[in-house]
Amino acid sequence: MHEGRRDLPSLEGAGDILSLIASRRASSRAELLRASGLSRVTVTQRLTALLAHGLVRETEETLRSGGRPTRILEVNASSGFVLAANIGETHIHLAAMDLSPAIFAQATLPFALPNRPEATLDAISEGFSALLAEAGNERGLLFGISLSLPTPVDFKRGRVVGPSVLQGWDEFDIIGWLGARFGVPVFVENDVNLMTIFEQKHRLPAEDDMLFVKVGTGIGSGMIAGGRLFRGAQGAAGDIGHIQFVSNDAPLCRCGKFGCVEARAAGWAIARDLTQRGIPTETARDVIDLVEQRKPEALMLLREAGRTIGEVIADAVSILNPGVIVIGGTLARAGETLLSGIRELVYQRCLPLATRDLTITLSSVHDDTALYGAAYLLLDDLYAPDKVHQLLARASSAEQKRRRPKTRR
Amino acid sequence: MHEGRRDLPSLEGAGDILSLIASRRASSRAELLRASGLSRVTVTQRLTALLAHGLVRETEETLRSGGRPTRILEVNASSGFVLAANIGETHIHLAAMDLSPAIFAQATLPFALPNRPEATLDAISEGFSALLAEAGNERGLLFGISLSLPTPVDFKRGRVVGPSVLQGWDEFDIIGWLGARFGVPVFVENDVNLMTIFEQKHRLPAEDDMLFVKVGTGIGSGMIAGGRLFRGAQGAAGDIGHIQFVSNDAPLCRCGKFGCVEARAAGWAIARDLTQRGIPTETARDVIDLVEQRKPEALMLLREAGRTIGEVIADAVSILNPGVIVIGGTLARAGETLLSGIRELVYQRCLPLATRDLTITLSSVHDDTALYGAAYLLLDDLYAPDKVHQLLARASSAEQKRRRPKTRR
DNA sequence: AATCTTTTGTAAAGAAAAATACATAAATTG
DNA sequence: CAATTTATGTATTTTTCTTTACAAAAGATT
Repeated sequence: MHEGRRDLPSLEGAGDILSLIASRRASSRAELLRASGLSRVTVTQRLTALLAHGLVRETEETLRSGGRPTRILEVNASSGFVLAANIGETHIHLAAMDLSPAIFAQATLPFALPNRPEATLDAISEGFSALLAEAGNERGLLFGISLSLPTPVDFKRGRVVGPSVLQGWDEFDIIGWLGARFGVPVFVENDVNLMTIFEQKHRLPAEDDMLFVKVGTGIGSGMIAGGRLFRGAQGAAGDIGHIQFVSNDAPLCRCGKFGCVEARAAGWAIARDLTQRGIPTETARDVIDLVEQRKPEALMLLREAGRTIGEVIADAVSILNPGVIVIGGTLARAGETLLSGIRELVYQRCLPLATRDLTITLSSVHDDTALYGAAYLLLDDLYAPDKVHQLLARASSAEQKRRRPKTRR
Repeated sequence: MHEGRRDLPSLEGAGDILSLIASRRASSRAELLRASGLSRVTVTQRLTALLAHGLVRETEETLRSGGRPTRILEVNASSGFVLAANIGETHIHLAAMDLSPAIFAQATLPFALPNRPEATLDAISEGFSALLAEAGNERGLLFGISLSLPTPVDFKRGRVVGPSVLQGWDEFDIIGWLGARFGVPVFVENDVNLMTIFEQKHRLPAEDDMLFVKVGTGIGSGMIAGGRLFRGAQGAAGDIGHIQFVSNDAPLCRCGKFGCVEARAAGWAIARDLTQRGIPTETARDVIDLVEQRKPEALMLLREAGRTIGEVIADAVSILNPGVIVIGGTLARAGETLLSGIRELVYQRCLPLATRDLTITLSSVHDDTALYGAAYLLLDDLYAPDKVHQLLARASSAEQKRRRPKTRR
């Protein structure tokens, strides 16, 4: 049998253990015993290998328990890294992240929308290569690449589906293209879904049923159902922006229909209404600026938008019965101005059972949540019990390559 | 080590194999090898034990494959049975089912709604005992008990939650009560969710994302998301009957709010409208009778109800992006009269991506779907990989008891 | 400081499962 | 009908994991 180096114990079979630690289902040796069902000898042996390879580390902290304190185990965040890109409507944000995940290098590219995918992916690849060079050999193994797109995505196939702002991307095989270039696993997901994943992983790890609503230029949502991201049959779940409320004065939506939530309450709709009232406004940021200046018209329109959004969220609550609702996106910076309208309608419309323990809260307001979500998505998948052995195999062979050239120092 | 009888091989460790067969993830020895990751020797040995104990059987059919045909394996449907009860608003339906599941004995009890749970559960227990006697020793092991209730249920805790038609049941520990009486696992679930499970298991086993809508006296829905029943944080998911559409003529709902879908389109609402138009009608069945007589007012109201329901289903489609929608409940007997209105609104309101591959279809129209769903739910849980060993342990010890009294023949 | 408790490591023996190699069964194909 | 193909069973050896038993580490308790 084919063994690595005499000095490093084999990682074979250590996948279960690594998976348990990475998913935080076990964080001490005792918990590993319980969770894996293996014997202490086996756990010790495999853990020793993981520690020796630097994939797992013991933290400084210990859990005091009356006897010898428990040593806490965690994934070694610097044993590898991830490349992620967030394709926005105006620019592309690239980042290299350790396994925390935390960004340690980044770059921004301009993005002209009607580009064909090949050109854009070329630019992204170059950016990634630069980040890769920056990471050098100190950052360990490149685990994979994860992309955030502002359109519906068929996650399994890694393709844009249906019409979207990314013209010409429909059905383009992104995974194949980037996979061939970098030789690592590639993941592609919709930005709102990734923001949802970020909120769940980062802020609400105990919450199994939550709804994230992004209110920015457009309106979209993502759901965690039973602890997992819920994508729907075509990856189009969570499209609450184009739910229609019919009325006499139903405004025309950019999707071509009348009365969509977006056409009433999204950033572009509010900007339209403000402009119509003689206050020239273009973007969702402009709207927020006006709100922060306490401009009455802006405050009024935003509160009204909150009610409209509350109405559709109330429908979603009746259907999904989430435990928490997180509101994010640019307009969420308006804080209570937006939230109060939402809360008003949700508590008015929904049955007490669904709202009894419901919290409605604002998301962490920073721009990189989709990037972090992309990293979480990738890491979750690579550390999954049925796939982690592939990761270990790559880690082993990378280690071998790194150690073999002993002729040249 | 403690062994059963010399003539029967031990079931120890055979759980994985049984679970794979029961869930239909493997139906031949070759598939078991692949799916379990075990060696052929081990699979053969464990399978031999399962066959010897009668828990699994080889079917007559074979799969021709160019060489020796594959023998198909399946759970032996008569190696055990299940007791299920469907508590309706007017009566209780009890059944004993084999593992197909198929009913082999049943009974009906009258049910006066304002009964306290103890009295009702007493009656059910007596009914179950009678069915148990009827099953005798020929039907194998009693696997468990499964209950269908017409109210929201917290599945994990097995309790009715929130206000409902079952007054006095709120937070009553049904699992504890029946578990103590029969000493077997007990499951409690909402009837619409169970009908949803039935449709998925029985008719659409390949569909991972589906929506079931029950249109009867009331309106409710259940969802399969990513292959699993989606219950929400309080078990209240799918409550589409009380989504409101505001309008000037919004009718009063029995929940106390105005403009709910139920108050516009449920059986009771249509009966109300027909009565108001001088056609005395009481129940959803009466409505259907009138529709079958092609009474114009009934046809018109039902078509209109279809549009209203279509409106709320369109919202649900935007949010959930299901692959299939199944319409069930008493009013579904109206067939196309109801469906056309639903389809009209769904295709009008939803984005093409979500409706591209969407089918909207009628459910199998028979009354026992909740009972079958209850059995599927129970069997799925008992055969789950992490629990199946408990079932095997029970099966072994039951076998021992059955064989021990050899002094008396 | 001595004792207790819980966590963790390790060696040796025993049990379980895999790999290997060989054998047989039951269809299809030419 | 013989050859081929795929499915399946079993004895033997080898590998892997568990069990058992003994120890040691490190803080809490008295």
